[in-house]
Amino acid sequence: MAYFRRHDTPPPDPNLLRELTELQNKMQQRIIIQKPDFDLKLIAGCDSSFIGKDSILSVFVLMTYPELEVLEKVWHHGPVELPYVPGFLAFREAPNLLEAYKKLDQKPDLIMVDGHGISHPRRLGIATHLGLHLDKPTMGVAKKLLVGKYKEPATTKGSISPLEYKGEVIANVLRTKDNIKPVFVSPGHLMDLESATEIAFNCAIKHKLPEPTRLADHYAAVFKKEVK
DNA sequence: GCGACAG
DNA sequence: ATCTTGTCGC
Repeated sequence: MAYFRRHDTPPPDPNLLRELTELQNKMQQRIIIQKPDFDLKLIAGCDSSFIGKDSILSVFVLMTYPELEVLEKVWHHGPVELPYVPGFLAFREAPNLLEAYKKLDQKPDLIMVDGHGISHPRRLGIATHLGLHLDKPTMGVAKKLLVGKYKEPATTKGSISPLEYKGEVIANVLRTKDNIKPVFVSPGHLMDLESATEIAFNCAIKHKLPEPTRLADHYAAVFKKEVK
């Protein structure tokens, strides 16, 4: 039977969503958007992929900056509790990502997450959730729009266009490659938009996605085969 | 009331 | 995210 929902997943429990919305509204007060005070030497990229319906594989890739040489790659495979619901992605994926993070020998100065940061209805995209939980600078690089409006940036690499939501600029739509769909860059926590945009651009060597998230995505596919 | 909707 | 073939372009 069809649920008349885009992903054909069971309708989320209304009470749970109300509860999680409350939680995000409270977490919102703790978000700090500021110019990071670190000397960026180590950057990490993370991403998750699914194995079946209720199992998730998360990956963290640690690399040097600005050289972008890989130092470590770790992963964790675990169960997923909740279905995917736009705006609540972190509750579904963050737990497993945090487990993978624990396996890193060295910790990064900044984490680049595959998804949005504050460019979210309540400023709580997955990058922001991770930043708050780890008390660490984070930024998000998403491939698709979640909320807000923007004008298409020029088709040349390096072009940027602000993403606005409720009168605020919450992300930059950045063209990382000529004539290729742009990415949405936003600060997560302990980070600001300008720095995040600059770092995302510096990490976008020859692909649409910046190296940290691109490699995390790549290794997620590799490790997935080992698990199966 | 009608769409829009990260991974 | 995931299910999937061939195909266009650097």
